[in-house]
Amino acid sequence: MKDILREIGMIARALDSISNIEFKAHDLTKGQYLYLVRICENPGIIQEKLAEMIKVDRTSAARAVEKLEKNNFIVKEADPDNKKIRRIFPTDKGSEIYPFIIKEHEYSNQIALQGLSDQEAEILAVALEKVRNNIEKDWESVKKGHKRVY
Amino acid sequence: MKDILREIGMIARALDSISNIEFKAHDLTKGQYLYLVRICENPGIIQEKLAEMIKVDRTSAARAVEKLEKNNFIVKEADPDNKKIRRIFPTDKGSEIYPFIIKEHEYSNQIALQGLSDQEAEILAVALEKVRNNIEKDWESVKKGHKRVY
DNA sequence: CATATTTTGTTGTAATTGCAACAAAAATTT
DNA sequence: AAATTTTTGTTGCAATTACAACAAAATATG
Repeated sequence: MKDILREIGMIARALDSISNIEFKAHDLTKGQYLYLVRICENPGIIQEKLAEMIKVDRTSAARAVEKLEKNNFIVKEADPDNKKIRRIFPTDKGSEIYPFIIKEHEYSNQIALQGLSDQEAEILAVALEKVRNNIEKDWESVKKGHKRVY
Repeated sequence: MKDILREIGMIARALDSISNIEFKAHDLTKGQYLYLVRICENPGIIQEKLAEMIKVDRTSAARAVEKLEKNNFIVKEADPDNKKIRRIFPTDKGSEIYPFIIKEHEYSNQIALQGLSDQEAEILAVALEKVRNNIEKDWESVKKGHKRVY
């Protein structure tokens, strides 16, 4: 069976590295763009869900959000019906950066798909979604302490 | 155009997280498996090439290799013809772990590809290699300080 | 409805990561 | 052959990352 894991790892690290370098111009430090886009697209989201979405540890998400708040990109608001959770919203400053993040993503996406036919790109996108669904199940399970046997 | 970047990022982080948790049983700390597999498969490789292959910063690779050496998974040897480089080789201890890394990778790969037809998986693998080639060019260029315009 | 479990959040600690700045050897250019 | 540039390596920082361990609120179970 062809190995797709390493390719995915290499692509992801390269893309992340590029984004981190490019978003420094907008005063975002390493990794913050990951959180900020998702908060802009899902205003009112809570930390826990953010971590699940991005696939990072809960405590990493907590600290990333903390820093975004300290730098006024987002605010955390108490929920009227639930004392435990704190809903996260972009500030104006945060919202202003959103289009730049999307532009960057679109550009990288376009570069990534160079030389692929429309059909190949379509199959790729559909396949990746399936792969993500498959892997996220194992991730959640392993994160909770379950041991995989192989 | 369909966005494939986020899916790739999510998959990569989830896979990396799983691997890091699972390889702790073999005394490898975070990220070390990335280097060790490649050293086993390319004995005599130098740090610089490792970093390029894995797509991490040169200094990160340097420190990961340093730690692998300290823990006797690899050794660095002077090159007879070139005083600058130090060739990296797995020790017996390092080589012994290699099959476990491969087993884990194969298992994750198989999970990842569940529900994809052979044809879809084949197209996916080919497409990812193309994407990686596309992205690594930008990565190398951005890393060297070049600004992308978009 | 009381108890147990899950969800959501935090803080302490140890580690990896990457940028900047430096050095020396090698390769290239003039 | 000398001077310049590129390659390869290192060390000092400052930051992100995640595991562990804890707490409190919410939900589920008996």
